[in-house]
Amino acid sequence: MHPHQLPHMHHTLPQPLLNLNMTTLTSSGSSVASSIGGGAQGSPGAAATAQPGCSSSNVIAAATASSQPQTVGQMLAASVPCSSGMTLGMSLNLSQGGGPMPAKKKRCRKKPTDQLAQKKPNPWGEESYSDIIAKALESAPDGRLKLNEIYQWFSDNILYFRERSSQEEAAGWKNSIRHNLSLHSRFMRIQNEGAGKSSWWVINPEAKPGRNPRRTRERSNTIEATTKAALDKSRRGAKKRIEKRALMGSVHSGLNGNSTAGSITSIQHDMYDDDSMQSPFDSMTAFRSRTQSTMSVPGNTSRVSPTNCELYDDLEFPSWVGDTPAVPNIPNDLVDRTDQMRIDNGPLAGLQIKQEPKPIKTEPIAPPSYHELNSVRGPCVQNPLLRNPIVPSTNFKPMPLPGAFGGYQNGANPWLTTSVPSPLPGIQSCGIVAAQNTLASSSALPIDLENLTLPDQPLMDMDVDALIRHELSQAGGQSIHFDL
DNA sequence: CTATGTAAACAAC
DNA sequence: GTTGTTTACATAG
Repeated sequence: MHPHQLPHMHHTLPQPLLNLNMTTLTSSGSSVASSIGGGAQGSPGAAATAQPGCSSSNVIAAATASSQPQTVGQMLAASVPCSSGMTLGMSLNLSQGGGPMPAKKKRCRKKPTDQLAQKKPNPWGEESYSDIIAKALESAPDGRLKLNEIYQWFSDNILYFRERSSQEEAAGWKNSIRHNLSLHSRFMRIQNEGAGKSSWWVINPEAKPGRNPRRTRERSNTIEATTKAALDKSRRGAKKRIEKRALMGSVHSGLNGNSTAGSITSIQHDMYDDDSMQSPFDSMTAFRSRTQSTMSVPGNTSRVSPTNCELYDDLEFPSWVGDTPAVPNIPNDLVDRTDQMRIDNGPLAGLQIKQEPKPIKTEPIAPPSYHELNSVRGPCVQNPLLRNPIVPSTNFKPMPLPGAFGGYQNGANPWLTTSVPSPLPGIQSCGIVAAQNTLASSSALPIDLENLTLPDQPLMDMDVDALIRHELSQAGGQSIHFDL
């Protein structure tokens, strides 16, 4: 159990640890701390109503609540690390009693009164993880960060996390960060080159300012007449079912589980190494591979399961996907069927595609080809941002500047101290690299793309073809013809 | 119902 | 062990 959740748990903390952060407080922090003390006294009510728990935190919360708008830094300074080592999360099981089912843990995430009182959604302030991550990325000189760099940013800029940077304590919030990165369409992962290197994370240039839907939501949205609750329900146990089926040897190419749709924002920068190439369907056999999953998600699922084949038609993809001028009007029926392509296409549209054995990319100009359809779900996608060293997408706009975000601590505003020359400067460097392997600009059809239309992968073509036809026939007996 | 936070299962590396 | 993805669940609005 990491402390991160402490504030949310029902636990009893014997003593407030008010002074705790003092040692870590920075100059501004200390001032905040002092103000906190005063605030606490000023708003006893809130503190009084605080439930047992991180009482100290409650006090602080009350204090901050009574004062003027607090900066994140102040909040951080104010946050009180509940002693770690508490054992939480044990409440569960009670309700499980007797069931044959393994005890399922239940989380108790009740927001402490203090937080309620101060209207602070989180112990560190108002920003959500995704907000903070976005800020971290925006503040990066290159506009991109690796996971561990994001972690570091959190630690460096937010006291709350800094105070919980021990391996044990950080596990929780790091998990949350990863979760948020994967979940929000707002972020995009760029496969880093080189084996064993973690990916770069960048802000999805097409992400709308402010909040962006979680991928899960996108997914659920795509499911007509399906409520999230229903969706969740239906998803429940999907994996187990899959496993079960797999064990039973009933895994047909279509299976896959996929109860999941996947992320649509990850991009493989390095495509696959020759040795890592594998049949497009390999990943569909049982479970997606980590890297492949990023690109193949929705597709896999819908492709395989006749019952789900229509579920993702309405997926919303980043505008850059479809707005690309290069993408001409496409017959509605075709569009409907190929919307999914835009998943990867978007970002990919106009991107260079590395020449690899597995050409899976999309073609920016012509309507999606049959191959492209397949590629939509393909695992390898060149980072769109890399294709063109200059401007990745039509709608790309400079990152929002610092400003709005109060300093997390020290009163220093990371954005003010960090130059943000261009949207994603870092991408440029990548672009250069990419350019070395590229011979075409967005205006020309890269060889790779041309390859796309070549039957160089009979196996895949055939499989896909059969698969799609099968799906379609299952879905409604309609047949769709794709011009190749 | 949506958004968010948190925990955790899993898989790939 | 780290990185990523996904599922599940809790809570607040």
